[in-house]
Amino acid sequence: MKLATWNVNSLRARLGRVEEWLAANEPDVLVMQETKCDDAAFPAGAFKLLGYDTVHHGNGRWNGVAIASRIGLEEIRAGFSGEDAPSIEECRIVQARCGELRVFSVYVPNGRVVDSEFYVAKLAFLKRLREELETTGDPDEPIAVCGDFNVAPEDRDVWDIAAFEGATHVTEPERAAVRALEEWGLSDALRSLHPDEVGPFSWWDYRAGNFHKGYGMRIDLALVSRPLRERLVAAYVDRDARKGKLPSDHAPVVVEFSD
DNA sequence: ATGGTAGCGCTGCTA
Repeated sequence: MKLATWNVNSLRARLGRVEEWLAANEPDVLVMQETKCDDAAFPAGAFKLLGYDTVHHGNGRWNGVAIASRIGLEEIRAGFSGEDAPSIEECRIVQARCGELRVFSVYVPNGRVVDSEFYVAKLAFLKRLREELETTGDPDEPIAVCGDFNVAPEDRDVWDIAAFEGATHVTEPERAAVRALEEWGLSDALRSLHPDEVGPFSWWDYRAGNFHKGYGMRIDLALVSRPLRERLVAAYVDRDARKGKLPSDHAPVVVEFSD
């Protein structure tokens, strides 16, 4: 089984590349972030032609998350459970059962500036995600929480930690919030299989030729529960998807499990 | 070279 997560940075702008990538890579499930469209504009038909059922949760210009699955799509939930959901989630989370898997697509707020209201909201979102797992999940079930976390878990997950002095994505509270998800019962799939590597990065700023200089970050994560961790056979970034004409600024992170 | 790009949508915000 193959599962991928990709911040596509506008599905309207990227649909051709996403279709191409799906046809070439044939993941069983692809979760997407930053679709930047509303539900009515989501191109469900294009995915259906490739064999994927989809759920989309978006409301226009910003954010927007989706799941495409060719192994079933049930028990769909857009947003967090409960009444407080709309105020905090901003079309940044959707989940569904895909065959035996419970899959989340999450787009954690950027945070912008440390200690800003946006940074506070980022930490609150991550805390709420942990609560969602606690109240609705079981770490002994096969669960994959995937997406753009906007957090680099360790110093080696950025090209130069010195360049991040005072910046978001690398602060201890952000990292602790991601660790809290792991402590609930999830493993960072890519880091589990590549414990001694730098990165590999999954995002590079469009500006200043950063991709070509290798100035990236590993902020797109696939966090998987123990039953999946035990079946994990591959985890990698498809860096080629960041190349060529009009790429997303993120590359897909792919994880593979034995059947 | 001391800024750089990209998307959305029409002005400046977001990343």
